[in-house]
Amino acid sequence: MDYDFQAIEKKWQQEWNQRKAYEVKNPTGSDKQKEPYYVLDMFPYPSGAGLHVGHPLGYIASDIVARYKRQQGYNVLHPMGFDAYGLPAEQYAIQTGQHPEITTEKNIARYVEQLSKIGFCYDWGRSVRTCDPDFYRWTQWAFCRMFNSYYDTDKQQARPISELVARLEKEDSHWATMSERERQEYLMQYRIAYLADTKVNWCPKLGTVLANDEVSEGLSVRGGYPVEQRVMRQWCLRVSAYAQRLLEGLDKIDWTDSLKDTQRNWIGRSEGAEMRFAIKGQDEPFTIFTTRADTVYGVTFMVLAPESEYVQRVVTEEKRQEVEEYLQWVKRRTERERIADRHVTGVFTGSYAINPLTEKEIPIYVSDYVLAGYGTGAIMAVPAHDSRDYAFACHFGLPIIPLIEGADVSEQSFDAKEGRMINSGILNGLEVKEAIAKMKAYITEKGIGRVKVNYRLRDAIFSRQRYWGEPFPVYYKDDMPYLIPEKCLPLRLPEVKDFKPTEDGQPPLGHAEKWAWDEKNEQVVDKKLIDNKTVFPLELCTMPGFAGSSAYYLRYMDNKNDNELVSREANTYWRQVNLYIGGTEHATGHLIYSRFWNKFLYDLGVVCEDEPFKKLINQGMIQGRSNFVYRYTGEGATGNLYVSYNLIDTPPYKGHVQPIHVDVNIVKNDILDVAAFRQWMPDYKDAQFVYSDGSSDVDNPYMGNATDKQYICGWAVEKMSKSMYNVVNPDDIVERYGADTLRLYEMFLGPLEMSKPWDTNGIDGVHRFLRKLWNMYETLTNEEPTADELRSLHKLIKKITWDIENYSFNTSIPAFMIAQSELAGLKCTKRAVLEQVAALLAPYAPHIAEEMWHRCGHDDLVIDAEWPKWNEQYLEESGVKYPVQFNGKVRFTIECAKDTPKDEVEKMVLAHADTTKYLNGNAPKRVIVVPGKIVNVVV
RNA sequence: GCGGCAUUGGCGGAAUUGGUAGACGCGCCAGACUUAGGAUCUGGUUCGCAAGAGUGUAGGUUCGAGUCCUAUAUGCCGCACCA
Repeated sequence: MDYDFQAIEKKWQQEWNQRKAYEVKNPTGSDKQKEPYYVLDMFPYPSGAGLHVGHPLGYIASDIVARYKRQQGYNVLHPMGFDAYGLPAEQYAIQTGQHPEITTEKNIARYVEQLSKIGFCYDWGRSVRTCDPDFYRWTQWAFCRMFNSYYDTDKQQARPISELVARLEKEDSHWATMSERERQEYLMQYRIAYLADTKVNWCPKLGTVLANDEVSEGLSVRGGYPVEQRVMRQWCLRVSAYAQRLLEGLDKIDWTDSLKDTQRNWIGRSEGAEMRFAIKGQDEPFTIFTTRADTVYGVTFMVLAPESEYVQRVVTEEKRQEVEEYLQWVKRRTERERIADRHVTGVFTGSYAINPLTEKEIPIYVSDYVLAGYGTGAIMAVPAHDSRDYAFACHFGLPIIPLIEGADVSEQSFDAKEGRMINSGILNGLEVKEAIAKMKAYITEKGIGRVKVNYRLRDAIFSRQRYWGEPFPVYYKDDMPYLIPEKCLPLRLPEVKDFKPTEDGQPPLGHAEKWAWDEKNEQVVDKKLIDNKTVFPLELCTMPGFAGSSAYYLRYMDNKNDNELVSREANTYWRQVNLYIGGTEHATGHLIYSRFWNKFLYDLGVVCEDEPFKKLINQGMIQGRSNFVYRYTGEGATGNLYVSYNLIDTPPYKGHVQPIHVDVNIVKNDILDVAAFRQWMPDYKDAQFVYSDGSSDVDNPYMGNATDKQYICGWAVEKMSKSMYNVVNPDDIVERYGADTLRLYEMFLGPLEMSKPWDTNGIDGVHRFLRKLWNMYETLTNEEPTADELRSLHKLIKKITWDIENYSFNTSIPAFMIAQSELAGLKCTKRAVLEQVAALLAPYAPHIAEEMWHRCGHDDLVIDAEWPKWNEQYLEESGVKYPVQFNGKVRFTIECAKDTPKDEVEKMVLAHADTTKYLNGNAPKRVIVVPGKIVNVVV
């Protein structure tokens, strides 16, 4: 019987559904507890374009692990959900008036359908979507808790704000005299979710602010629109309070070094010192941050960030206008201009600071190369040893004093962090490292400054001026925010008549009619009733995309719980995600925010693990592999003659062809389907070709119908996108080859973590393997397997087990192929062998494995089959000594004395019982003797 | 500029603790069966006529290096005026 993959896959998908094969239960009280294992994919944003062939890569890998762990007897949680709030649905809504909810619903349905076809073992009953009120209720809840918490720097954890209030009442005499509003303002400086005027990335085109990780090179990551800096009153999360813990937590988790480095880089811890510099003629000094305390003697000027509060304090009357003009100019510049044009700019403020060590007067400048958001927004400039300061000093003709022996600063600065100090008073003769330490001690002792650690990590801006997101459970009384009570959650997203911002520039929620809070009756009421006595306006912003994705993995543990985000019981059972698979693009966004969020919940005692994701794998991106046809543009060109790729560099075509993208779906193994091309677009209806052998339709109009003529396409690796006609839809592959072939082939493409182009060349080979394997299950016998058969089988078991344990899925497919060909060569029809092969194949190709498993006479499902165990004895009995190497290499190790001569060793090898058995009395091919160590024998 | 990753046949890639480099697949070549085949099966396929050479390049460690070390080139990714 032929391998009818369509029938098999349909049959088993239905069967799995009916038997509720993938339903996962939390153990209750008296249950015998199976060991839990939690495998998670980063949930997708359901875009209108549907899944392409790159999406399932990680999902297949996690599915393999999930199925494998299940066969090993674990209780496996392997859920899937949707990150359903987001910009594209909202922009689509603005353009078409279609409610984002409808678009999202439609897209999710499409995703579910596509995913189902691939045969993932998700428990859809545990699915979540971030736009579901039952879900975002817990996002709002967490926000409320953050609002009601502050970060206790002594205890290094979040504590209820009520503790801070209690302390203030007891210890701070000022507190009692404060008005309610003053108190709220004061507390706002401590809350973990707080409202503040901050400089934000404002994207006028999107009409919203963006977080730092949503901006790249001055453009929005989504859409690529210009972003400018603006000061706005925004909700923020005090992520920076967790900087040190986020950094330390990395040591406890099993992520790749490159990802950890990216996060370390993003957190950007730097140890340095804060120093106070007196201002000439003023009492109050100002503070700077430096990592190079050793270079104080070389400070020849100071620089303030344009946004720094110090600027107004130090600017002199004569210079005021010039400075103001500069500040205005800086403000007008977009982030993009600032990045593109890095010429030195700045102005002198007219004031002088006093170097605390040399007592010299040094001028204070304002320049936009100093950032307001880092350190204190002010620096001491050491032109000799900092390239930025050097450029500035050269531009303004300021003195440059070298501080390290042998440094030549006539052409450029000497940025190295080693050498012996000169021109540096008390530091002279010391190495840089010693000098830094000594200076830190000195300034601490003299009260000039203190040791200080700074982080690059900023607080996350949490407001978005958008419609399609979680509403804040916040209303405003006397212009101060108050939370609606937790028991009233979820605060549902209201209907609006327009998804654009209002005419007076309010966020889209400004259009909502019923969007006010009745404090007394604790309910949402019509906006018209606002009297600011009992009915108050609600917050108009919504939360950003990362809000809903920051704790979703917890909700899967207990997604039907109406009382809590996750019950204590469920959380202490599942604990944390054992294996998390997703793209590297979330390294500084989602993966920082959810670690922060999780740590906050940990402080609250809601979760029992302070890191959410134990092991993380970044699957590589699947790029597109575009195909090209080459239009002839040379002499006598008609515009519809296309030259085969192998001829484009030969006369008369050389230099006269224009590559044109062609739909990869009408190209197979780089050979164009000529008929399909002519039908593809009206323009190509009359296309003529020059084929690979040089023959042409022009000479013979019927040539194109001949079957031995081939038109070869060129190719290139590009981003998978519609405009390049290189998007491959998994549905098409499933239709043509089946889900099992798709699954195997995606794994076969290469290592999971590496980026690679999607290349359909070669998928036939994998499909052929499945067909060949399938044919072996035609008739089965109950005979005892032979030694050779067992050897093949046990080699396979060992290999596949090793592969999955080490996430090396790509090398499993060749192992299956080899086993198949070995067993076929032995004409193996033994049930005892083939049922084990089916069980091994089940994680990779579940449908065919299921069918094979049943042909072997089983009624249960293959996913519940026990994972086969290999037996060294079988491998030994068949004449192979452990360890067995994959390529048929065999190595022995025999201990021998240091100075044993080579031929002696050879004799010893031959005398060795196991060796003799394997060698059949022949001499080994190679004997390698390492004196005093081991002997390796290659046979 | 800083940090990370990669580089192996015509192509994707194997080589798990340093031990016969090129597994497996694609493509290609030859053969078989066919009226035919973009079907199936069998065999071959790193380069070189050969001796030999060979894992980006140049060194080093080692009995032995694709694998470890140093330098260097190229490509990809992340961060970037972070003091």
